[in-house]
Amino acid sequence: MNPALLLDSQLCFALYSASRSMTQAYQPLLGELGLTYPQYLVMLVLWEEDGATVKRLGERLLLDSGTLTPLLKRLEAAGLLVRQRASADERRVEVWLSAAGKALETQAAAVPQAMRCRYGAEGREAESAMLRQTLQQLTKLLQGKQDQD
Amino acid sequence: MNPALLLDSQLCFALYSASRSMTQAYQPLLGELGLTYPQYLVMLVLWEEDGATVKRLGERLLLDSGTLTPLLKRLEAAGLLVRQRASADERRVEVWLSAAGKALETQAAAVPQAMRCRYGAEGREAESAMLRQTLQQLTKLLQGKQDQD
DNA sequence: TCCATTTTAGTTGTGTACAATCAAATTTTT
DNA sequence: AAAAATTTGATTGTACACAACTAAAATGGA
Repeated sequence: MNPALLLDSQLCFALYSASRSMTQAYQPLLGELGLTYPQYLVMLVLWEEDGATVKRLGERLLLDSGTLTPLLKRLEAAGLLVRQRASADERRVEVWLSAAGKALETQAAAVPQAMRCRYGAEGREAESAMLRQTLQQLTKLLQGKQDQD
Repeated sequence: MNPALLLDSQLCFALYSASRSMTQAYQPLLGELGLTYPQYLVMLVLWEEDGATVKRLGERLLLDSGTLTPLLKRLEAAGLLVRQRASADERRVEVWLSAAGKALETQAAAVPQAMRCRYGAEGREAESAMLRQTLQQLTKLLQGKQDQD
């Protein structure tokens, strides 16, 4: 057995399983808001920049239109937002929050708080911020290499 | 705008985007072996413990049978393994590598090496191992809370 | 101006993820 | 041993991800 291929020595698997575990941990909280985890991420962007285009959402979330289009249609069907072609450039689709979509932000504010409380991250803000920065740098490194070779 | 809801301040999103970026980075290398990233993970377990049951694979990978069953069927169709009911306990399904599945390990050995080379992790084994351990602890924390409340 | 190129979303098809449910086999209780 | 509970995979349905392709709209020269 090649030691370089041991599952538990792989950074990639540690990342993969931590990410899925995190999504699972969010699920019960988001379920109360009627959101899946990727839908929650889209809402986070819209609460920051209402009216963002599909392209802009893709840039923020690193997701393509094949993922976003059906996801946005589901959020639209749920009455949280409206998709609308931009008049200036008919190729663009702007995504605008509905009143319900805006109102949901207040409830959503309890989510990060509940996670910190549930998983005891209160005294570990610095640790958590450090890990986040490390992961952001890793993402940048991995993304930057995509269009080379 | 609630500062606790800023996308780029979320550890969960840093984890989510890093994980997807990692999978994307592996993809061209695994494509040469005819594997997807989750299929590669299954093969890593089987190279460690050939004949593992579906349950055992699920324990190692934190995946349930709804994910594993179709994935294993695809690997079986590709000729890399065989699924076989255990005679001792007919509920169990053992997964055995074929000759081709065993032979693939040699080629797969080049994958972690190519990743290190491509993303310049040669001098950073300690850094990488530290991050991996942090993520493994985080997974444990997040998983441990699943069956509480 | 006209045409090639680029930009932007959408569509289609494949492959995960995972909840919920089912069915069969085994184990435990009585 | 018979009934109840548990274990183990498979199935079904919903929701991502993402590659490959299409089509419409805008842009940038020649």
